[in-house]
Amino acid sequence: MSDIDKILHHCLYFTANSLARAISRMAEEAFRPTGLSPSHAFLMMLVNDTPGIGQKALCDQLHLAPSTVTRFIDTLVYRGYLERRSEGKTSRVYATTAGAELQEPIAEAWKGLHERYAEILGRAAGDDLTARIDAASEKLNQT
Amino acid sequence: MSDIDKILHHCLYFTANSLARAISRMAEEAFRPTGLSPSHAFLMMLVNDTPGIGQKALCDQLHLAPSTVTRFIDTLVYRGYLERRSEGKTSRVYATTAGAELQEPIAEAWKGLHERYAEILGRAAGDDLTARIDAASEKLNQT
DNA sequence: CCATTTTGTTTGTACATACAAATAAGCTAA
DNA sequence: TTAGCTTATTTGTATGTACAAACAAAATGG
Repeated sequence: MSDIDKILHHCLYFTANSLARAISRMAEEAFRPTGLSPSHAFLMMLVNDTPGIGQKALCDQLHLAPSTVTRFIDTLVYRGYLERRSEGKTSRVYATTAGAELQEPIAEAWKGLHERYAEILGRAAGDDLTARIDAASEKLNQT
Repeated sequence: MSDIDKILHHCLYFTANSLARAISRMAEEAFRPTGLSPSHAFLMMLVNDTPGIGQKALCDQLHLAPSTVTRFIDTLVYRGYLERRSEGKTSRVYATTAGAELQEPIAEAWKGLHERYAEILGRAAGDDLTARIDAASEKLNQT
């Protein structure tokens, strides 16, 4: 490894993005049977868990920008999985019947993804890494 | 934290992407003075380090898809920082004078970024996390 | 009760990145 | 040597995500 390689592999920006791309590839595959992208699937999980959840809450939980959440919901409404009910300036989100039916396949896919990377990284190591990444991400997000 | 939160924060896909977005925000800020996005800056570093490097090698080192590297180079050529010389089916990349002059500001920005997140995560903890992420990313990329 | 500020959402636009298909060059083996 | 395989690059197109500006509703303070 040359000097420059060392810089890259010692840079959190570089390694974090590299990991994100790798795990995203895996996640897209795992969630393919649901017909949703992983992010859309997580949004569906949240709505199925808390019917009537507001968009702001979705942003906070998913750590996504409001505009991003608007478009995700647009897409999922268009595809018949969600319903948006405006209440004044806020709007609440509910799953349709079709959306509720996704709950099982999504849970399966999520489990499959977890197992898949646990196989490669080791279950304990993978979970530990996830916890550390989560902690770091929370710290950085506060700034 | 509800059950669903636990799922999110225990999911490597979710946490890794969340971290990547957070550190990317920071990196974009750190590299702003160079006029380049962080990824473009890393590509410039590689070319400045190894003049005449091939695109394939750039892909491998940056863990980026060939099409992505093509477009990055297109942009950097257009902006007058790189020169592409085709040799048969491969093509080699060289920095122009303007490109070589970016080396200093890029190195500064990189150092600034490192210091910035070291402040938040702790230097040792940040470097350790980076190393773990790097190892995980390599493992997942092999699959 | 109005004027101002704050909060939540949407729209326009842009960037990073990827995949699949197309193209082009080189390599191999009959 | 040529027919097909492999490798490198490019092009077309799509997705995820963001920022900034616009818009809309609510809250607050005079």
